Formats: sequence, C-alpha cells, structure tokens
Amino acid sequence: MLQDHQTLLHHDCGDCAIRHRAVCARCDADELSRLEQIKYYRSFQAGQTIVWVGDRMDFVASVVTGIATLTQTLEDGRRQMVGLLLPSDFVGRPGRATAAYDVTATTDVLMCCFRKRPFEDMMARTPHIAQRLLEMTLDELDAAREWMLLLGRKTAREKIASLIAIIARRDASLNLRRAAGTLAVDLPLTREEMADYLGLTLETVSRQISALKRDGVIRLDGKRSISVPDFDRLLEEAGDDADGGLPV
Amino acid sequence: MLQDHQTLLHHDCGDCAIRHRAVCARCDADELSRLEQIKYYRSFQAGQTIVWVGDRMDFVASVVTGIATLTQTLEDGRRQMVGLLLPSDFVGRPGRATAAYDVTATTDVLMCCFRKRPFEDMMARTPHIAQRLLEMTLDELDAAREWMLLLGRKTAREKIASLIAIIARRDASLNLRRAAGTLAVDLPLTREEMADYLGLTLETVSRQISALKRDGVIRLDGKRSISVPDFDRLLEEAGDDADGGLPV
DNA sequence: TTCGGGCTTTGATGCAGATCAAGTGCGGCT
DNA sequence: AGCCGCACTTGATCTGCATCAAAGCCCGAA
Repeated sequence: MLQDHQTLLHHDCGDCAIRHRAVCARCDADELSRLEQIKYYRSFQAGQTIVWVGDRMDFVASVVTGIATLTQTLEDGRRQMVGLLLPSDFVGRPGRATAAYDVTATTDVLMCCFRKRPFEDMMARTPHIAQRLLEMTLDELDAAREWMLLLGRKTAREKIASLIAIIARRDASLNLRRAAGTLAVDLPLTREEMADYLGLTLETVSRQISALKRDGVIRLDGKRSISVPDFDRLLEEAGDDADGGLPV
Repeated sequence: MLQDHQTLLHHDCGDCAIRHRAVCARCDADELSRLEQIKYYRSFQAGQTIVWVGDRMDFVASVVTGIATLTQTLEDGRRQMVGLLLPSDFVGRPGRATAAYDVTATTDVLMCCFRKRPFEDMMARTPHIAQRLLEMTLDELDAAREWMLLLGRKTAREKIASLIAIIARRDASLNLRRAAGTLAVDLPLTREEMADYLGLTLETVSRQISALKRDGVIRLDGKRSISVPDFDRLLEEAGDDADGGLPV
C-alpha cells in the first residue's frame, strides 16, 4: 500500500494512463515537465470523503484511477448525485475558493493534484491547458443536460436502462473491451448510490433491475455485475435511441 | 421594426448593454474592434425556433435582448428544458459542428452572431475570450447541477418556489431594481414552458402557483406577473435556503 | 460454525403528481 | 357587440413511485 504509493509518487507523466484524456492532454513535452514539477499524488480509500461542500479548496486535481461522485444535499437529507468522476475527470474550479459539492470516493481513488495558485498561473501562460479544460467542461455540461432530461422526464425503468447504457459506453471507451455479442458491465455503485444518481429510492432501483432481468434485457452475474445480451434492446428501453451502438 | 434593426446593425460594442457580461467582457479596446468586424445581428420573433437539434451550426452568438430556451425532446414528445438563455448568455459550442439542442425564442430576441470559423480563429489568438468563455461555461455547469438537484429531489411546490426565486434573482442582478420590501417578478414563460423546465405537467404548475398564492407566499398581479412580499419565506419554500437574500 | 451487519430483494400500502375532462377569462378580430 | 382562440384554472380519477416493513444473502469476525 505504502509501496504503491511511493511508486506512484515517481510516476512519469509521459506514461500516465490518463495522459491523453486529462486536462494535460494537449500539453507538449515542455509543458508537461513544468506540470510535473507542481503535481503531487493523493490517494483515498473507498467511502472516504475527498472534499466537503464549502471547504476551502487549495488544490485542483485529476482522477487517475478509481471512481468518485459529486453530490448535493438538501438540509433534510435528500441527496442528488450531480456527477460521476471517472479516470481523467477534473475536480475543482480555477478561480473559485470553496467547493460547491461533496466529492466522495466510491472505490479507492488516486488523484493527481496541483496546488490551485500555481495551476492557475500556469493556466494563464499555457493556452493548451485552458483549451483542454474548456473542452472538458463543455462535455460535462452536455452530460449534465442529458441527465436533466433523464431526471425530469424519464420513467424509473428508462432511468435504470440509461444508467447501465452510459456506464457500458464509458468503460467500453476506457477499456476498449468490445465483445461483439453480449457485453459485461460492472456497476461501480451500490443500489443506494444509483438511486441518488437517478432521483429514485433504492427500492425502486432494485425492483426495476429485477424487472429488466425478468424481461431478458439484462442478466445478473452478481449483485454488481451485469451482462447485456443485446445493447440495442437496452437503448430502446432507455428511451433515447439516438445512436445505435458504442462509439469507437 | 426595420428601423430598429438598422439602428442595431450599427451598434457600437463600446456601449452595448451586455458589454461587461458577455463572452467579450474581458476584451480590451483593440480586441473589441476586431470582434466588431466579424459580428452581425440577427433578430427572432417570440415563438420562433432559432436552431433545431442536429442542425449544422455555422455561427455562435450572444443573446443581446430577450429570452430563449434550450430544450431536449424524447421521440414520444416528452420535453425537458435544459437551459434558459438571458441577455449575455452564449449559444453554440466552438469546435462542434451540429447543434445539440433546440433553441427557441420565448420573447422577441436579438442575437449578436459570429461566424464560427472566424470566431474560433480569434479565440485561439485571444486568451481573454477563451478565459471568459470558460468562466461562463463553468457557471452554466453549476446552474445545470443545481437544476439536477431540483429535478431529482424537490417536490412540485419546492420546484415552483425555486423557479420564482431564480428568476427574481436573475432579473434583480440584471436590472438592479431592488425594492426592499415586496418585490415584483415577471414570469417570462407560459405555464407549459415552466412545466417543461421543472419536469412537471402544466396542470401541476398551475395548481402549485394557486397554492402558493392561497398561502400568501406570492401574489398574482396578472397571470404572468407575480409579487413576493417576503423573499426569505419564498426561499424557505424552495427548500435550499443556502443564502438569505439577493446577491449584490 | 455461528453470529452480526451491510447490501439487496420483495411485499403491502399510501400519496403526490399525472391524466382526463370541463370550465373561465381575456384580448383580438369581424 | 359578439365570437373565437388561447392561456390558464379547477375538478375527478388513476397510477407510478415512495414509504413502511420484513426477509434473504453474502462475507468477515469471533
């Protein structure tokens, strides 16, 4: 564990797994080496809170490995997940002093951090970083708006199908495992976390997963591990069959 | 009408109403005059569609006056509004070829447009524009996430109260009319548009507005014109009484 | 091996908001 | 004035999901 940690402290940006997707994607060798000088790693255990709403944020960071969530809470405890952070996703906002959301590690998480001030300075001098960050933010905005459609207008069944489809798509594009026929998906979330993401209760999540299983849309290999025999069928169930398959 | 149009064609960026809030906010005189050379105005009547999903987008633009909406639709016709565009808000995405949403003029709208290619070129050479666009996009992302909480977890009554509070706040910051006691708000939307924004039906919107009136939270001066005797009370009804008043 | 605690499933019941169906009020047009 | 059309209101009923409650399952600790 400490061993791992030490190893990772010496990790070279050049062969980082998220080198070509993270905020540094567009940097050239020179820019990368300057980033390398201000970066440091932090790791978090599954379940740990990375940032609390309102906390002073003295750093920004990229998720290197693992999965984290962004959540908002009403005073009476109602929770809504507003983002799912996968490897290469960016946390924190340059130019903002305090955190706007709770950030929680769902699995063990490794983050590549930059102290905020030096990062902001570097961003001002390095258009490649600002450009990439803009692009990533626009993508997140699109994702948030797609989620608004889901939250506002989809049925419980469509919500579950959409979630499975989105997770399948994301880790297909991440891992490139593209079995033509049936396709295995690990749900990195508990039923309760899915409920918080979808604006449902955990009971409804469970019931709808059972229903999709009963109807042959998915199969359960374990509680958290699903296989999808026919992805197009899943997309139909999700309501928005915009595109008929996984992106390349 | 044509008269107005002509007048506006000669409008000088220097005394534009959105000069200090739009994507050009940070530009200096020199940059502004270069922008001025590539800009042109287009106006749209209330109800007109500005852009259809999937349309080829050959321009980006700022809303100068009026209100427009961003909506997404499922094939069976369920609609969800995913953004409300007020003066100074930006439409279109540099680096994307086709529109991701329908954009519709709710009132008469005047837009300050830039052909996409020249704008992109200029953005690459003008960090002030890219910086401002990043900042605006991050703000929109925060707004979208706040909306996700509303859509996923709030009751119909809380949704209505939140909508009124947000509109009140926005046009207070725009118009600077800050009557201390009771506060007048014009709803620029029909009941159906509110429903599409809040993920409700128009009947539920109507009923909840009546209920808030019955309970003395709001008063109706006309169908579309509301007054709020006690803003803090409204914020309580909205559920998230994060901050107790209008921002300065 | 048994026990305890998470996580999950399933059942019974209740209710907020959707759906279906009349109205009402108002501004514009003839 | 009288009529039309549209946005809105209100009522009656239905239903999808929440809520309340009780088991089942799996795994790690004693």
